[in-house]
Amino acid sequence: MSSMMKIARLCGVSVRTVSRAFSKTEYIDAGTRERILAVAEELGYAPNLAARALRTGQSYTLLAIAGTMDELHTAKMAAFERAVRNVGYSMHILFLPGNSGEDQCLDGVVESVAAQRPAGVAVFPGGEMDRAALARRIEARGFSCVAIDPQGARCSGVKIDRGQGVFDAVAYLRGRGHAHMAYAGPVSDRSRLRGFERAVREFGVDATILAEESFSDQAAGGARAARQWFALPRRPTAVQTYSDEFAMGFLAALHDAGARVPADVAVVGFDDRRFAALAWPPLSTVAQPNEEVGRAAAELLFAKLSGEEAPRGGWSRTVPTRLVVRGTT
Amino acid sequence: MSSMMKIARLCGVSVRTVSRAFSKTEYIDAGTRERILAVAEELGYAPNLAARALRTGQSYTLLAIAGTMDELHTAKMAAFERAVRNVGYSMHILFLPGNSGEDQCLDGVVESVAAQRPAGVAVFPGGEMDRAALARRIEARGFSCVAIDPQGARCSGVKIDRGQGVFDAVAYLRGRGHAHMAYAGPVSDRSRLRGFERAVREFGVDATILAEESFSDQAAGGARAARQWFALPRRPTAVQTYSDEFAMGFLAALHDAGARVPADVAVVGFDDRRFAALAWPPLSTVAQPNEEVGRAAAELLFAKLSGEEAPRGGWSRTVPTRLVVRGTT
DNA sequence: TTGTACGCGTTATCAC
DNA sequence: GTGATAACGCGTACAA
Repeated sequence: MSSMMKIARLCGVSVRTVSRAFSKTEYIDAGTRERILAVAEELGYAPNLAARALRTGQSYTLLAIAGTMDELHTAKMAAFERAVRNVGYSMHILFLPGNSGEDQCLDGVVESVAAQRPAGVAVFPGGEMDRAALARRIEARGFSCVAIDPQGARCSGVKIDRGQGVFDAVAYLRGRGHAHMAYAGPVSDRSRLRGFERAVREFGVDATILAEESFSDQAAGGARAARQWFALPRRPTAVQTYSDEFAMGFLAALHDAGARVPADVAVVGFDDRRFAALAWPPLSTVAQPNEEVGRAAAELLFAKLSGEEAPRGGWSRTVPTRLVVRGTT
Repeated sequence: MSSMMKIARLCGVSVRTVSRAFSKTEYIDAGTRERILAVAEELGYAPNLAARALRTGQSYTLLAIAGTMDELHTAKMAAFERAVRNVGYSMHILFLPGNSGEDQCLDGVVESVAAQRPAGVAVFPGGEMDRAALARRIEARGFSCVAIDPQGARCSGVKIDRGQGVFDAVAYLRGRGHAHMAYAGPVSDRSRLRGFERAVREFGVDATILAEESFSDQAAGGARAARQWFALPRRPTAVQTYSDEFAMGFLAALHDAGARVPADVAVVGFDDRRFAALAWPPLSTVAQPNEEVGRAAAELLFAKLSGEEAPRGGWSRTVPTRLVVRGTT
């Protein structure tokens, strides 16, 4: 690997002059620079970022911590990366080990982060680890850190207004004439449910909750919810589901039993995964704002990096969802 | 950020001794080591990887180059990362800019790679860039590089035996009694088609090609293929499609027209995307061996890194697909 | 306009 | 067992 030293020797100048040749602001003879750049090109010279980071103390590298590489998470990460690249930073990824959420494992992650000396850190969703705790410990080590879509209500970061998303969906369905709706999904996560309850109150629609306990197999949960729906004496004409996967299970069970969608029942998913548009019928859904979340995370992180004061209410941003109307409503 | 120097001062020893304390192999007094490690722990010390890499010339970091972050690609990358982590390496990601496949852009990527001084490089699928050319230029710069699922037949890397996958699917369908089958999809990509043609020849089944030109909107292509199927005087009873997305468009069009699956026609996808199991009916498909590809890529790369000779036939590995039978067959 | 000299944090070589 | 000291490649204060 060629270094500045090598180029310097070949050009008969000092290393300092070579360094100058690559600088945009320093004074150097035009001819000398040209000669140096030519030789550098010839040698396939590229600056050693490790050496530069060591010398300047700045890596211009942000670290993305990822749990499971879900389609939704990667979309946010990709948006984050683009935003970050636009201002001259590069992004590295640290995958969380999938096996455990133990503190010992968390220690290891914090250690890896510190060893890399990133300019900042973004903790993306996915995995079993306590991401809020992780973010706190990373900040305690002196690194600026932003959490994307954090679990708890109290922890700061970029948040998605799921409640409002479901509220909007109910509002839309109400406008289409539905007067009796159901919410189907795990009830221990109240993020979406809150919006549903607020909306049914506000619009005065009859409401049924098709409650589910498990988070594990969403599609199976959807199938169970469909059986609940069939068993109802008075069936809701529209169902807001917890997720697109849940909706798929729900739809499949409906198809199997011969129910027609949306004639017998309208169905709305949540997430807008890529398959939502491919489903039959194409699934109406509340889209996660992946692009905006990624951008907002970058902005938030750069604001922290620039040493700004925390805004009133802490370092948080809430991003709205978007209703996507397709064939199931 | 605390360094070895700081710890050394606090412990009243030299930096060299601190360095020794962290080494597993060097001789050091047990008491001294304990004292040093305690202070390091106290200070939240983590070694500066940039400095270490600069000094040793080894980064123990592999670079993954990613185009589009598709579900299938990320699954391969995650498997690669796990394999790599298991032997003490870490993986960084370089996203390709989405806009152009121009040489100028390719230059930039090669430059970034060189600047990072990775121990090795893995070029993952996705994006419009000429990945074979990229891999070649990276190797020309002196970096070991492995291409995952490369386009051309001639370029080395980890390959997926798509032809055999389709062959297996046809064999399975033949066993289920189907005597007239169709292949539906873009015909300019012959990877799957070859296996289809070989199988129909071998098993003596009637064959129809529902040819498609465009790669862009797979679902729309599937819908067009379904219309072709309906228009056929003698309809094939089973259809191997180009991809799961293509199959979804195909299925949707069949549903719309009232055809029953698999009673009227059996459908097989390709890829085994997550939604395949969620589709209605659940989609039988040829699964991409993401795990195995990721692992094979790591093994191939480490073999190159260790300075082994290239095996006869070049640095390549071909990984078999797996037929997943679900509801559409 | 150019060169000298130093330091970032680590590891490796040598002498003690 | 331990401590000076050099070196990795780069950026920068300072001198020429």
